[in-house]
Amino acid sequence: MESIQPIIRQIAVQLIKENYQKEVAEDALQIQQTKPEFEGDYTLVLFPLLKLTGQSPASLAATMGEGFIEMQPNLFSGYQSVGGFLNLTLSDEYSIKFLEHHYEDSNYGQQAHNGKTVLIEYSSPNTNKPLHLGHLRNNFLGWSMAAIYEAAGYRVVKTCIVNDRGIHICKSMLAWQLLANGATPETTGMKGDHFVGHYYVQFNELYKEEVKQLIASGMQSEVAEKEAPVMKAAQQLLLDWEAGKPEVLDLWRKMNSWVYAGFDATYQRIGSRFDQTYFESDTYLLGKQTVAEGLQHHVFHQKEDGSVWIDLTADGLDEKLVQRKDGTSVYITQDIGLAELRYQTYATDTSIYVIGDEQNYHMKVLQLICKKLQRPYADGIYHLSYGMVELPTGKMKSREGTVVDADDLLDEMELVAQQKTEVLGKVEDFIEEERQHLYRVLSLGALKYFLLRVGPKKKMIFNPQESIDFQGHTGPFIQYTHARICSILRKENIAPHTVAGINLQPLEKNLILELERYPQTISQSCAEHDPSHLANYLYGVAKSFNTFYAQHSVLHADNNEQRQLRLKLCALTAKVIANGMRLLGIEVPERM
RNA sequence: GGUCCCGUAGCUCAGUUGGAUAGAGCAACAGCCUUCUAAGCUGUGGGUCACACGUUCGAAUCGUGUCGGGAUCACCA
Repeated sequence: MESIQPIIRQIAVQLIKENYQKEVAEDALQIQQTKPEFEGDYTLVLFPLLKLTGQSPASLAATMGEGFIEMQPNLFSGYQSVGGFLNLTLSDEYSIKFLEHHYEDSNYGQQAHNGKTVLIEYSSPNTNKPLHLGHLRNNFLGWSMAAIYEAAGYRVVKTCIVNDRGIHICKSMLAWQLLANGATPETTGMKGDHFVGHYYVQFNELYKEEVKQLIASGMQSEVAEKEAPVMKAAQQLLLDWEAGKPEVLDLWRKMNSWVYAGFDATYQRIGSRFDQTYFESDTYLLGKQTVAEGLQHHVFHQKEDGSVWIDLTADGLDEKLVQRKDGTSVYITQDIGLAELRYQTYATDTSIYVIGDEQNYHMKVLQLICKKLQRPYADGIYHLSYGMVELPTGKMKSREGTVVDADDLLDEMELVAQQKTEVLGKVEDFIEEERQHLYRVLSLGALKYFLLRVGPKKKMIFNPQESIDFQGHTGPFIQYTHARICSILRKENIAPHTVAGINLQPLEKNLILELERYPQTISQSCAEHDPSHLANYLYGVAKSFNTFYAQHSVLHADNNEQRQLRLKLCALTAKVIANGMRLLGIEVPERM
């Protein structure tokens, strides 16, 4: 079935053409949901059409209102004109037909394949420390956008670039060499990523201490920061790594393998995976080829010292280094190479980078460079920029150990889920395995929804003192609504016959029309790269259902037809909730 | 200093691309379980949409300026 709002647009355009011989563009029309204090379901705003048609609001409303009913008598049952607003009432017949058409459709909301490929890069961790809350926001955003794009009809490739080389890893390596006495995750019983992260923190403590002593001995602080022995040693490790020194590479591989084992465990736990993982150590050389090519085509220029630059001042940006004077690549060089590689592999139409807003400038430069290199994928680059997750005390800093660790947070959330569930005592007949699964589903639901319901661009403040809510505008509220519906549907089966001869209650009709907006909500979240629209929509659906539920009984409806209608309404609501939550990466339980 | 982002109830956030009396949740208060799951429902209180000017039938939304907060401008990643 075609959705309502486009139909209203089409008819309005047609009516204006027939009655006033004027052309108006469909998207120039303003259609909105009628405010609850007025009668009607959808409102056409007439103000913009008054000048065009030369009509008064009242006469335009009358002509248009009559026209709507005349053209689609099955769809529209009435209209009202209030000021410059034409309020259209949809017929119960239409709403019931819509419900009949979709209540069994498990793919409701899924759009047809459009033949386009979108690549989504997210997560992208450094291998010197474990994942924290900021990474979780990144992961959930990336995962959700991938699911939303699939629902919108795209082929999606989920990728991850692992920043597995560089000075930060060398710092962990050095501290391990100095302090570990050969300890490993196995001998210490630590998770691999935490183990390596521990030495990263250790390095910084050594470093701070050395700097302090050098300053005490009379050295300038800037000089001390460069001269501190551990820093010089770490830099030497990086040089040795680039030179391919076997024992350094061995240590590097060993420490990274510990980290990967740790990451895998966390990814598994939050339900994340990738179709393709790239490693910076495998791709950083590719960028240099592209730089060389760009140099030939005079996109880049070389300075006397051998360093390579691009001049972006004409575009309002600065000069940017793309290759060091010693010929080694910098951060952006790798990104240029990676973009090239991904396009060659997947022939993407769109390439989405889920990266924090601290890199807005970097991503702007990257896209501009790709454009200047006349790459076909340049225009398809989209930076899904999201705000940092901060603590009440300010930014999280892994160097200083002031981060909300992902594993710790997940543990804590599970504990809270368990406590809340036990207090309510509704699943005492669950076996242990079912309980654990429920705690996991609820805790992840709370956390993912918490991070996803806010528009990505906004920075968020997370207060560890106040645990994440399970009531109100939360994931568990929506999950609970689903469980409630399932409970009803377990008690009675839906009869196959078509319901007839009943009028809808306002709460029933509202809910049906809200469910009707599910596909367009997916489209909007997709087009705006913003899962929060979907998250907020699903809250509205759950809220509407609960209001309906409190007001009307399903199983004890007045008559059989009404009961059947309400069962179907339950079925479709549950489908939209389950499906929509899946697009947010959130599971919904049948009981809780 | 240049560029970019943000400022809506005590707190956390919506606000459908300029529309009707700006909405939710949390927190506070008052009700609702012998009827489908009370992780729920209903109600009350709470606002100079940072501020000023402008654009027009109409501005939280668009423009300019001011104030406040943040990011970034490295031969770091």
